[in-house]
Amino acid sequence: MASERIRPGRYVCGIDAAVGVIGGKWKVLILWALHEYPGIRFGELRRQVPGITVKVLASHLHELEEDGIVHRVAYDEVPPRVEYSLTETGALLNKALEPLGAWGRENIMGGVDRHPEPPGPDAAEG
Amino acid sequence: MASERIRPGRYVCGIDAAVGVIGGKWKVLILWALHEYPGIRFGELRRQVPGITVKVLASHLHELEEDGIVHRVAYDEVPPRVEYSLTETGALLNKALEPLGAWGRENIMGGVDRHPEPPGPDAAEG
DNA sequence: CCGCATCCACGAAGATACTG
DNA sequence: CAGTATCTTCGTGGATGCGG
Repeated sequence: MASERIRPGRYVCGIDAAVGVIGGKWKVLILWALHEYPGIRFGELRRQVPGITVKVLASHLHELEEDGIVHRVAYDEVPPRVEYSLTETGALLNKALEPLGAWGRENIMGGVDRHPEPPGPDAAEG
Repeated sequence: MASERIRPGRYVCGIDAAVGVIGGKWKVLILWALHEYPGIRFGELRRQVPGITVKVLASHLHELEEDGIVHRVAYDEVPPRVEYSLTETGALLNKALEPLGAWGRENIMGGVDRHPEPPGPDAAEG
């Protein structure tokens, strides 16, 4: 068993399972940031998900890592450096979320989106 | 404004918006039952979503109705009869959820599913 | 039969201080 | 920089009783 969220009998269907894994207030935003900026560091990720607290970001990253969505690489340096990215499963999840995102844009947000175009990798690090 | 969940500035992207509308513990199960049994009555719907309480089912139905996902028809009879079904938007939402359901089945549930047919009968007839 | 109102329990999320 | 620990707050969901 990978985690508490992934165990037999918890879900009745795939949608239920997916929502159980990415549900909550922040996970999809983390996922999106991870997709936009592969190898993003903790502090930068925090800035990319405005409003999230350190504790919540850390715990959600742990959960996503447990669930095989997120890959974590810690470098043994001073100052410490940790990079996060999507696993293959995580990338597939993001792809599976695309139709849902399109639905949300069209039916909830009236076709508007606050981040129409990714700024590009050069905006990731300063 | 349709509801508190649908207002400008609440979401940063379509996925976020969609999860905001269908998030929580029960909404996707309600959605699925509504898809399987169009025109289902309250009591029957309650049986189709095992474990849900009356209060939660009622409030979630109201939210889904506010958000334009669910259509509610009350017949002025004794005893009272109320039927629920998906709106067109709700049906589209269910369709948009299909890839997510497939992802969940394959990556979380190990390909198993507790109910034979995923939402979307016309998905199989293409 | 349908559904709301009230009160209560629990987990998730926020703020802050602290460690390696 | 990258987190952990703790306390508090808040929202969601659960149980029960009442009204149309």
